[in-house]
Formats: sequence, structure tokens, C-alpha cells
Amino acid sequence: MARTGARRARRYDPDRRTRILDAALDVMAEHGTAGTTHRTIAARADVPLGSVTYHFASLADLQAQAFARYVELQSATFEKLFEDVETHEQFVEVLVDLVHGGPARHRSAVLGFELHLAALRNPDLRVLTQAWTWESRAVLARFTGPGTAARLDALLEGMIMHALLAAEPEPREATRAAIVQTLGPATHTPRGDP
Amino acid sequence: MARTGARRARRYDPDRRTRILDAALDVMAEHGTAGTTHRTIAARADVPLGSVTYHFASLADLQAQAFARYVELQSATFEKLFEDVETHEQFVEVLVDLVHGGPARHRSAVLGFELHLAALRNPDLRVLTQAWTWESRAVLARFTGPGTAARLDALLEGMIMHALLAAEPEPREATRAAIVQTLGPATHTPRGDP
Amino acid sequence: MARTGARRARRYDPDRRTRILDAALDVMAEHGTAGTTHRTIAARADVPLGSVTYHFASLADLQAQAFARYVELQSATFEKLFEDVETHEQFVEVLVDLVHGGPARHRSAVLGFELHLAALRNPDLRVLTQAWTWESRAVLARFTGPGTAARLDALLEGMIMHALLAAEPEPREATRAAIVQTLGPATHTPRGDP
Amino acid sequence: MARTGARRARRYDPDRRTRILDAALDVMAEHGTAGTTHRTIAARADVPLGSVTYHFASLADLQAQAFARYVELQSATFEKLFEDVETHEQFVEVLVDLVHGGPARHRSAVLGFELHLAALRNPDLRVLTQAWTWESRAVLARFTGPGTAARLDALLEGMIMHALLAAEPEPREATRAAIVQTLGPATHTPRGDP
DNA sequence: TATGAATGAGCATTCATTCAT
DNA sequence: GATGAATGAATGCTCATTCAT
Repeated sequence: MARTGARRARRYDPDRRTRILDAALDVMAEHGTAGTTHRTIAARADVPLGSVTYHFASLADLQAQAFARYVELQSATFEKLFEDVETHEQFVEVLVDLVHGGPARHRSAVLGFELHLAALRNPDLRVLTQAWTWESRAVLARFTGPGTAARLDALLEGMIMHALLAAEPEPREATRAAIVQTLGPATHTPRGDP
Repeated sequence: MARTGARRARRYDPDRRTRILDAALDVMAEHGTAGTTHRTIAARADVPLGSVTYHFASLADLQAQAFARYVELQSATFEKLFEDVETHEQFVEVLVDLVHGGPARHRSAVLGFELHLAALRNPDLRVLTQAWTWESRAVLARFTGPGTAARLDALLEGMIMHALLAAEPEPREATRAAIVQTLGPATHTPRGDP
Repeated sequence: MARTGARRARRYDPDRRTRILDAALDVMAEHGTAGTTHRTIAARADVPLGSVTYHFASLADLQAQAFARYVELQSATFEKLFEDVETHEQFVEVLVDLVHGGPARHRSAVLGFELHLAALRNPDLRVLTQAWTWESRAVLARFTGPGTAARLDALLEGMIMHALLAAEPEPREATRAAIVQTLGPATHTPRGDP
Repeated sequence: MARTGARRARRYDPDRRTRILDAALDVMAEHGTAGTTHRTIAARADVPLGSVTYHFASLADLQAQAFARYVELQSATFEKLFEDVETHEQFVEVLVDLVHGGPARHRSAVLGFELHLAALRNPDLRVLTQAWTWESRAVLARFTGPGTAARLDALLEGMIMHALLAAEPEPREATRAAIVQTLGPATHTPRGDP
């Protein structure tokens, strides 16, 4: 039978919940929190409207769970970025990539800022931003020590935002220089600073 | 329903336009871009609804002009912050204040992030973010040189966001240390680096 | 131009508010409080949906105002019923008509019960039911004295409800007998009981 | 969203049907016909949503059966009220109690009016209102004769409604007077009038 | 048999915008 | 010029009902 129609009958559909969450993140990245509606999400997830309201008590609830999923996925991704880092140079290179990341990084970067802004007004979301901050600092601290990690974290956040908004990309060299300067002269060993 | 507040007849009201823009900024700071509507703004400005649509062609237009006003005011404010700075120590102190600014700074910081996020999706707003970035870097560069200014700008942005979201304020000492480290050892003279 | 179309442009339309209230009463009489929605009312009043929500802050508000209008109109109508009553017999006859009133009375009777039931759950509506009770007792008391008026009022209410629900109409004779018995032997004079 | 309350597995549950009906009556008494939904009823009966739709073909059906149960229970209760009545005075006293019944009577009174109003629009329910009217008149008639019973029935209905709505309870004396006057001078014997 | 998931229709309400006055 | 009324589109959400398991 025609299986490519507007919507196939999908009475049995586990992980629909998760699909909705991912669709919500997509929509939020594209249209911002303001443009995120039950209908847009439903369309993106290829799911009837009622399905979205069935699985989530409210739009705010859906948003919160989507952000939670984002932090969870992002933490894993972030961790993996540094998995194979063995030298100081590799570490720096990964960070530069992070800032200059192409469209692939775009989505997650935008979502990150969207989450930050949302958390500014919704204290319930603070646990997520705090978890995310703590997590990323912890990963960085394995290479730099805690103090430098916090500084680096802030610097990266600022540079990523600027990179997203810049008319033309800043040269990688400038980014690298900023990172190296922030890391300071002492950090030569790949893991931890004594 | 027709909600008629107690509103005095205001026959001659030359800076109503400006009052509306300021009200819009207030509302945006409080409720975010999403919660900013003609009605909320009109109520905040204590002006009839029709007045808002009369003075501005569309909500997007009003928003853009409000952001423009924000950048203009903010640039002046930022400039003034450094007016009396004469020593390296004073410079650092002003920057630390910037990050730990109390509720007074809160509004403008939130609006800054709101503008950044809006600009991410609306290219028309990029001229504003670019002007603002250029402007603040220029001011900083008077004390640090251009390269350091860019780094410092990014660091401050990241730290301000973290400060806004932190459960409990980070110690001023950590902030100061981050700034001092970013300024580097060479920057001793208050004005410009050779 | 075609003026009989689905909806004529009606930019200038005073007493639209009142028309909406009357439409609301019509709908409530026909479909009950449960079936009364913005949309049904708008359709009945031949007015766009937005017009209903523009003029009334909420559906509850609209309902309350409609009931208020009902009580107001009904009081006047009730009063007028007894305008020309001069003899005891005429008085009795008007009351019997009240109970056996045809479809013309049907609407108002149903609305009356609808209001009573609504007031049971919404204390704000109690002022209306109390005004209405007080008013009708006052009119009746002009012919019977206060004590009898209250009894009569209750009796009429019960009989009207039974008449509305009866499979086949009770004989006017029985109604008259009940009324006469309630009025008691003393009430001969058309106005007031000594 | 899937709201899973703490619900014990209830494998063998023979009178679940009845429990649902009683829950429906509770909900109807509290929130009115309008607020009576499958979900509210299920929650009140502490039963899964599917269980309500499983046992009853439609909401209208459930409502009708609930009303039927109400009439059945109410008839028995009403009958029992007069079981021990032996004198005229006792009879009057029971009737006065009926009107001034406290919160215990509140539920059934409200449900009675709810049923009457529903029957006004749904002819299927008329068999219930007629049965109920016939039944209560029959009980009363055992003490008064048929004519007086009908009058009394109407009077009681009106007085009960007024009592429910009155800001402050009318004095029992007035109620008693109304009843005594309606019973008339002849009714002295406890059972039947020849 | 019992039930959680699913869905389409409908509802109250908000809102940007237009327009007659 | 200024504004209250008006309106059509959209939004968050609820709900009766169906159905696969």
C-alpha cells in the first residue's frame, strides 16, 4: 500500500517521545524559543498534533525535557571530543575546532545559547545550565586545572557567540592565540596541572 | 475586551516614540522576545494600543529600533565607565564591576544576550551586534591593544552570562584573576599598548 | 454591492455588544451552559469570532453579563405582566398563564433555571438570582403580602419546571387550584393584604 | 501527558461499573454537566481512563445511566424518610428537614436540578424525571392525597432551590408555615385522605 | 478482558494588523 | 494626527473516542 503518503498509520511507535524531543530541539535551533509551537514540533516530527500534547503535559514541560536531552547528548559529545587528545597541541586544536565548527556545530551552539537565555527567566532550567557548566569545566580541567578551566570555558562561550555572529569568520590564528594565552605558559602536560 | 485604564489625555506628547522604545526594552528584558507584544508594550508605556501601531510599522520594526536604541545608549554608558580610569588597577576594577554588576546591570546584560540571539536569526540586526562589538572592543583597546581587547571582550561576555546564571555569585577574586591573566603581564600603561 | 453575502462588512456597528449578549442568551437557552461557546455565540450573532473575544474578557464574563441582561429584561417583563391586573381573578389568570406559557415563555423559563444552576457553583452570579428573587417576590407581594408571595414564588418555580418537563401538559384547572389554594381564602383584594 | 497515578493492580473488581457511576454523580454534582468528562470521572473513581470508555459506550450513555442510578437511589432514600412518620406533625417535620437539609442533602438536590435541566434538552432522560416525579408524589400522596401531593411537590422543589441559593438560610418557621398552608386544614390522618 | 497510546475536532484566548472615525 | 474597534490567523490545550496490544 502507499506507504509514502503524508502520514502513515503508525499505531505502534515506540520512541515517538524521543523523536518529538529531537524535533523540538531542531525547531528551537531554527526558530528560537519564540517560534517553537506544538504545531511546528508536530510537523517536524511527522506526528499528529494530539500526539505532542499527549506525551507532554505542557509546552514548557516539553521544552524543559528537550533541553535536558540536549544537555545529556551534548555532554557525551563534548567528552568524546577530547577522547583522543594526547598532547597540548592536540588539545588546543580541538578547542579551535570547537569555536570554528561548521554548520554541524551551529545547531548545538545555538541551542546552548537558547538554553542559557531560557534559564535566565525559568529557574527550573538552571539545574541544566549548572550541570552543563560543571560538566564542561570538568572535562577541560583534566587538561588545565580548575581555575584555568573556568576561564577557558567563559572565553570559549564568548568566542563561539562572536563566531556565530561575525560577518566573516575570524582567522583561526586569532582564536588559537586567545586560547593559548588563556591556557598560560605552565600547561604543558596533557593531563592535569600539578 | 476593551480595557480602559485610567489614562490622562496626553495631547502634546513629543517623546512618546522614545517612551515606547524604552518600554519595549523593559518588556523584552523581563519577558524575552517571545513575550513582547504590542499590548504589553503599550501597557508598559502607558499608551493606547493604537499608538504603538501608529508609530511603528510592525512589531519587528519596533523591536529593531528598540535594539538600536539599546546599542546607542549602551555604547555611551560603556564609554563613560572608563572615563575616569587612569591606572591599570582602576581598569581591572571597572571590568570586575562589569561582571559582578548588580540588578542595575542585569537589565542591560539580559538585553545584550537577547539581541545576540535575535541577530542570530535576523541578519538585519547584525549591523547592531557588529557595531556594538566594534564599539566595545575599541573602548577596551584603548587600554590593551586590539588583540587583547578582542579576547577580553569574549571573556567578559562569557563571564557575565555565567554570573547571571550562577546559583551563588563567584568570588570577585576569581573574576579579577581571569581578567588579569587575560590582560597579560605587558599591559601596564593605562592608555594603549605600543 | 452584494449586501446579502455570508457577512457584510460591518465596520460601524454600535450595539454589537448587546447583540452578542442576546445571541449568548439564545444559545444558552437552546444548548445549555455546556454548549455555549464563543463560536456558537459568534455564529448566532452573525459576528466574527474575534469580535466576541474583543468585547468580553472571558467566556465566564460574557455569560455573567448575559445573565445580568436576562434578569434586567425579565424583571421588566414580569412587572408588565401584572400592570393591568385589577381583580383577584385576573391575578390568578396571569399566574396560570405564566405556568402554561407557550414557547414564548419557554426560552425565559429555561434561562431562569440555567441561571439558578450556574449560580449554585458561581457565587458571583448569586447577586443576580437574589435580585431576581427579591424583584419577583416584590411584584407578587403587591397582591398578596410578603409571606404568601414567597410561598407563591416557590410554588410557581416548581410548577413551571414540571410543566416544562411534563409529557403532556397538566390541565390548567389543576394549576389554578394550586395557586388559589396557596393564595389562601383571605386574599380577595387586588392590592395588598391587610 | 501520560499521567500514571499510584494505582494498585485491581484484577478482580466486580463493581467497578457501579463505582464509575457513583464517581460520575459526584463529579456532576461538583462541576456540573459541563465539567463532567471521561477523565474527571476516571480520576474520581480511581480507575484508568480506558476503563470508563470500556464500560460505557459513550459519555452520554454513562451520564444517562448515572442519572438512572441517582433516581433509583434517591427514590429509596425518599421512601425511607417517611418510614417512621406516624403523625401529621412528624410528616411536616420531615418535609422541613428536606428543605433545610445540610450538606448531606446538598449533593442530591443539586443532582436533581442537574437532571431536570438535562432532561429539558434530552428527551431520553424524561422517563427518569417522570419516574422520579411520579414516585415522590406517590410517597407524599400517602399522607395527603394526590392533588395536594402534586402541589406540595412543586412547592418543595421551589423551596429547595431557593434554600440552596439563599445568602442566609430562611427560618425553618417560614418553611414550616408554607408547608402547613399547602397541606391545608383537612389533612390530619397520617395515611391517605379518603 | 482491560488499558495505554493515539488522534482529530474543537475550544478559549491572544495577537498583529487594518481601518473608520 | 491618533485611537478604539474590529478581525482572521494562530496558539496551547482538552477531550471523546478508537484501537493495537
